[in-house]
Amino acid sequence: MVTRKEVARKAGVSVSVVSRAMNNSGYVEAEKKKRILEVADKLGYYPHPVAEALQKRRTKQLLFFCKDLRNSFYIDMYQGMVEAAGKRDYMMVFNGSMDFENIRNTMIDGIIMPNEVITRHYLDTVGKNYRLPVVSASYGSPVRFSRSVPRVEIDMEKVMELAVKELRANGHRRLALAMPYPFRCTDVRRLAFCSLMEEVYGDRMKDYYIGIHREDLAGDSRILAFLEEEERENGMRLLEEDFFGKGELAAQLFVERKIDATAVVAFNDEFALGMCKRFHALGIRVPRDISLIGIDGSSARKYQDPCLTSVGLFPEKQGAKCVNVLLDMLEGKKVKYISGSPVKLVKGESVKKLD
Amino acid sequence: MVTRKEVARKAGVSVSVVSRAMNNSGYVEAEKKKRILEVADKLGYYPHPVAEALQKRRTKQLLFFCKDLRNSFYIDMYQGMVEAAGKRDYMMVFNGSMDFENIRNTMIDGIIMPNEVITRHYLDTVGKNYRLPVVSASYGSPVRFSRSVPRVEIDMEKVMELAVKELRANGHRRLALAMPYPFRCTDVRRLAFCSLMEEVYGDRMKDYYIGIHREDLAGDSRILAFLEEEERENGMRLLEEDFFGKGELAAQLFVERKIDATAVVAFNDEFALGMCKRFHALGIRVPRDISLIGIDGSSARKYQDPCLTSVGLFPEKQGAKCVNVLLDMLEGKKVKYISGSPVKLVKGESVKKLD
DNA sequence: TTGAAAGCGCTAACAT
DNA sequence: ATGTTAGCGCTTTCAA
Repeated sequence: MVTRKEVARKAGVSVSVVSRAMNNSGYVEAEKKKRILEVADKLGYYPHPVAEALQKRRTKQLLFFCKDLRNSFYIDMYQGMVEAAGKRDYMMVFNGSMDFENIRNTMIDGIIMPNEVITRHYLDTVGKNYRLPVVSASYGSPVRFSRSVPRVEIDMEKVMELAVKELRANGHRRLALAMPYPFRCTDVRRLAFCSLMEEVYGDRMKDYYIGIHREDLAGDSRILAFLEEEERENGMRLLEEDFFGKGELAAQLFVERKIDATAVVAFNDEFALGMCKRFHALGIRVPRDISLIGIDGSSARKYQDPCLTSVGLFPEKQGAKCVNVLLDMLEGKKVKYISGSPVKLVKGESVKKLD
Repeated sequence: MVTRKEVARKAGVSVSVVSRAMNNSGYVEAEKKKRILEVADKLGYYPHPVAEALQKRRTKQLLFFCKDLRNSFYIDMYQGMVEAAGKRDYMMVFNGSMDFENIRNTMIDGIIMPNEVITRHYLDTVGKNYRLPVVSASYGSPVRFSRSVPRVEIDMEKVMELAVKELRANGHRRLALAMPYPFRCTDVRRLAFCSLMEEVYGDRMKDYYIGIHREDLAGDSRILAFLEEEERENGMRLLEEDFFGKGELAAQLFVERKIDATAVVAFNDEFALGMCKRFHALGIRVPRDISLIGIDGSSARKYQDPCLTSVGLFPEKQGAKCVNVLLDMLEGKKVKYISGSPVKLVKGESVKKLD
């Protein structure tokens, strides 16, 4: 392996001059610098990233702590991170294992957490005595952190507002919400929906809520396998979920319960796609018989025929912002405790205009 | 930051004893070892991964050099890698930039290339004077490497055989092949299909081949944008392709050319899904009016209604094998120059039984 | 069984 | 402007 020492010897200078020449830092005679660079090039010299990292105490790597890269939402987020990191000469690494302990023997300068729940869990365990900078992707959950961690937040209330507004603009009055969780969950979407629809439904709210309970899953072994894993994690929903499968189930429940809504807001696009498929299997066509709106604006929307209308969350932007906030922290800049990430209605053809 | 030095001081021993205690290597008095471990624990000591990497010349990181993590095939491959690597105490990192030069300042012990073309390109440029171990995912392309690099190969001829066999078993005789490339391409699928269908079609082969040419794309700005990027890469197809969009176009061409095939083998699942969507838009239903078989066995199959029949390529297995071969190399074990990765028909409902 | 010391490849303070 | 030197945190001879 070619080192600076060798370049220095061949160029007839000391290693520190080589260092300076390479990094354009400090003084070095123009003529000499040119020669050094030439020698380095001829020798095929490249700086050793590990040695540099040890010395500078900077690995130039950031961790995205996410278990479920199969979820297209997280993939998009990751993609955004990769791009933002690349622009600032950083690299994203990804840890497929849920093992917090593992973080400590990973060569990273900072961590991006995929949501508030995982962030809290981390801060309460390993993060307690490992003070690497952390940024959390965030969705308006009222989770408190044991130490100050910047959040890059998607305003889920606004998201729900956009969805409901779009449906109302198309003449829909009786809207249902379909979620992978029971009614008692405190998911921001659920809360926002309830507050938006309260004046319409009053105490009949639950009639227009489709939630997946453990019991509902009894017949579906594919989903059960996932749930069992969830259980192991003492109730926390950290693991990958089969949203598509749960969506199928939700459509089934919608029909069985003979809900008289003309439109459904679905938890996310995967969930909506699952609902679509089951609806069609039951002879109900979207949007002819029922309108459907998803949340995410994911690229999977296109698989739907006709294309799914959705509220776009632009996870790439959120991911990119997470990276930029984290790198700002590393550079010692002041960062905002909460920064927002944009959302926007993404039109498809799954909402019918009622007259 | 707590270092070994500090642990040593508090435990009243030297750093080398601490080192030995931590690594269970060399001699250290049982009593002392226990005390050292206790002290380390109390101090919240964790080994510094970068220092360890510098000393051991092992970063415990592997690079998957893949530009397009949005392609579900590569995601699945990556997932398989992450799992296999985790089991052997390694971490996968992923580089979203196509810049080979970048590889040299990344802290890795080895590289996995996503296909033969990129591997060759790498070996002919940066890889020439950077002799990090490389493993290539491979698909039976007759590409020669300038140095010996193990391949983990999916047998595309067999894949095509399985697809054709399935269609024939269901009574189909006139099969079409739909690809994102012109007929003159040397893609293994195309070659395999031709040799399988030669005795049926003779010189009418081209009548049953749907290929996407540059001209065909003229009307579709979404696809054009991708193509332009491809051009920049001097003709090599290294960048992400909009297979779905090209599939839609292929369905269009199929109809316009009034091809009288009863079944189509599609380049991959994304492509097949695109075809499905356009077919439906044109009033042609799968499998009622036309049968369709994909290649990949990807999870995106489920979005199709009815579910797409496909030849499963199990990219997670291929990815996992790539990792294991690479780590075997690093451990100095002998590895096979070519190892296979399994394929299997994955039944859906997109193939109709003809009588 | 232990500890001193050299060194992995690099940077940076300091003296020249 | 240049070179010497002392580390970064760890492993691993080697002498005691």
